[in-house]
Amino acid sequence: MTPPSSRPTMRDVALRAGVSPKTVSNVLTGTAQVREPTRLRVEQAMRELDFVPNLSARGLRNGRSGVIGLALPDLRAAFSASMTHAVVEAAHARGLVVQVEETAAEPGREHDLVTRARTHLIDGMILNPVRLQDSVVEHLDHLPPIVLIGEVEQHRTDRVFIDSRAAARDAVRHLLARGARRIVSLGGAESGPGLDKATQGQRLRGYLAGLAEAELPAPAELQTEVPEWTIAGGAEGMRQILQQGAQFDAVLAFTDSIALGAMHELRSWGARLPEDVLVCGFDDVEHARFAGTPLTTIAFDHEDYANAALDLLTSRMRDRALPPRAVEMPYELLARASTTGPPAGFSGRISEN
Amino acid sequence: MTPPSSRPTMRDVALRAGVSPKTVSNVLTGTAQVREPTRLRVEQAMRELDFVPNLSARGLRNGRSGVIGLALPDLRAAFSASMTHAVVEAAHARGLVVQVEETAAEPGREHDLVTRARTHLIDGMILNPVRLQDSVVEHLDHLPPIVLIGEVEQHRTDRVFIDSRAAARDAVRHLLARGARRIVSLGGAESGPGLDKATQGQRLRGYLAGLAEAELPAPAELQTEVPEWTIAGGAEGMRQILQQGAQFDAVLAFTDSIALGAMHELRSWGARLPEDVLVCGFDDVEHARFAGTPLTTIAFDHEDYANAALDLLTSRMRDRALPPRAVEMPYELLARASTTGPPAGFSGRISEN
DNA sequence: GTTGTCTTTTACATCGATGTAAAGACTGCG
DNA sequence: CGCAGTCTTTACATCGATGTAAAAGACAAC
Repeated sequence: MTPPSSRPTMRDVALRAGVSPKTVSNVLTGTAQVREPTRLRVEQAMRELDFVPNLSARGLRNGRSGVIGLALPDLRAAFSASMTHAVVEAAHARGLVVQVEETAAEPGREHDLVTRARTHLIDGMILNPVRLQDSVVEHLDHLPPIVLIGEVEQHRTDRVFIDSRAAARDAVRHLLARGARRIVSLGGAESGPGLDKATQGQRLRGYLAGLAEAELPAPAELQTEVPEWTIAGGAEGMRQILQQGAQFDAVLAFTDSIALGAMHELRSWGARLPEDVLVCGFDDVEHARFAGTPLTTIAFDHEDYANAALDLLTSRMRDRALPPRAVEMPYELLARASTTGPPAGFSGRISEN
Repeated sequence: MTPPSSRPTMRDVALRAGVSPKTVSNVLTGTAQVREPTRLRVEQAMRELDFVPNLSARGLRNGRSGVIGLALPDLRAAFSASMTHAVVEAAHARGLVVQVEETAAEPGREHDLVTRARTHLIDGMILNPVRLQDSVVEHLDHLPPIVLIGEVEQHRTDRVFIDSRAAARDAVRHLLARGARRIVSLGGAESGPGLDKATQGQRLRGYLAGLAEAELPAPAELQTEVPEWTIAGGAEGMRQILQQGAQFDAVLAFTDSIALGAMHELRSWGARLPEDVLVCGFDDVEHARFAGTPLTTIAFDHEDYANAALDLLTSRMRDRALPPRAVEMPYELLARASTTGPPAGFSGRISEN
């Protein structure tokens, strides 16, 4: 069965222009000089036939497809959307297109994705790891270039990150400075191998460090996991805390989406924001600024971040022998209405008053 | 220059297993019977060499790459994120991967994308058109299968849609029933060819139809365009209306993101929601439910929507001769707090009281 | 033991673009 | 006018997987 690909090929163009296929290729790639009149004839023929080169063939021949992969835990999350946008634009500017993958949907997906990356026609990959295990990084040599975004404590791949630990600590300092004393940490999905080394772990450590340096306790009942890093997940996590009747006066959510869900849940339990509870998020997604109570958050430039990741990726695509590089991006705590303290405190047990 | 592709190929596997390349291929594709011991030997060799087939080569040979394109206007918009998630999952379930493209960034991008779709190694494409011109649909024969999502008044491609016009009319009825009389329409980017046939146009017509059937006027100063279909765009559009001092008591935003931006701006001008102004959106993104004032919106199942689009696409990939099909998905108006009327009315000129 | 049928494996050509090397066209200079 | 030296163009092989057709092997029955 021959595929019905009735598309014009370079041979058709060559025939029509009265030249050899290689000349057409030369016109396209600019590899060799082509005399003006010949070039014009070829271009004319390409236009007439509405010719477009077959990237599968080119990819096969060159060993590169011009496609990069972007793997994010959950595409619904606001941060993912923002990052996808930034990466697609940055890639477009470099003549690359982006294939997206989602890793959180199933447990083994992240692992599968990385180990089978070669299958997917991609020249490289940008990965936001959640549970990346060392075992994956092991056969890195057999894999296309990978750039990790977000924190991962390993030094064998390129990565772009903000110092999440310091950021979380700064956020805690900020909350404490505004008068909070009992701060809930809201993030994480489930524990498991690799998780402590990823973003989640860093933010948790920063939270603990912030409390420690103020010589405050870090009670376990205030450290809560959420089922997924979405608004609904944040609401669910907050609900559990409230149901347990924990006493607290601030929430440090590990993403803005989680924070927004938490704020919703708090409001529906009658808490006033920020009068009763301060809330701080992470990522500064568009939504944070426009929330009912604008959200204080750790902000960093998503566009710069994406560009840094793509610079690393493209340079490694050119030269695989480069040493692993780590690029730290600056962040900034943006204080908004959600942390205008001091808070009165709140708990699921005791009604406000 | 030979590419450094040091990866094992089927020939290596064949050599190691002591069979011919074709036998390896047979094991992989299941095209022909392979005796048990031979198959096991081949599989063993594949495992030992960590072999993964080269999709460029397979794509070249078969004329199919297993990749579909998803083109959306603005990936930052909440609806885009939700749809991307749904499409990626639906595609994954069908063994396909998704390449994303963004069309709103530059004026010619949508056109380029469609006409050059063939370049991009994709077997088909799901497109949410904003300014799709008929000229594009013209050379449809030369293009890979395309499924349009959202309203487009043409009958030559497959499409999935909700009846946006009826939905907008229902929304207007709802607002009127809750006591609104002067409803702002908030949507659209800029006028231009093709726009009137797309989603934007349908929603505008439904809005007008809703007012007409209630025999209410539709003053031009209440019909406003926003610079982009994002939260910031919605806020900006709302600001313009408020600055003009228009009198109104409800807002029909063409997407939830726009609505959320509008609500933010209204609030910052001192309007109470919904006491002064009712707001209704479109799409029922996760955020709508969790907004400070939960947003009334036109809801439809994004997952079903994505699955319908993929069913159309894959069936057409199998048989290009099928007649164009249109699948209408059901929608539902979800009344939430943002339209608990009747509203007192608001304008940028006169302060509330 | 041979023939015939059925199954498994092989050799080869092909998908479309492009690098290599060699042939051909053209320039300028003696 | 001829020849070295450059610039263009050509023929051919190649990237890796797979369909086709034919060869090789397995097995049963006569």
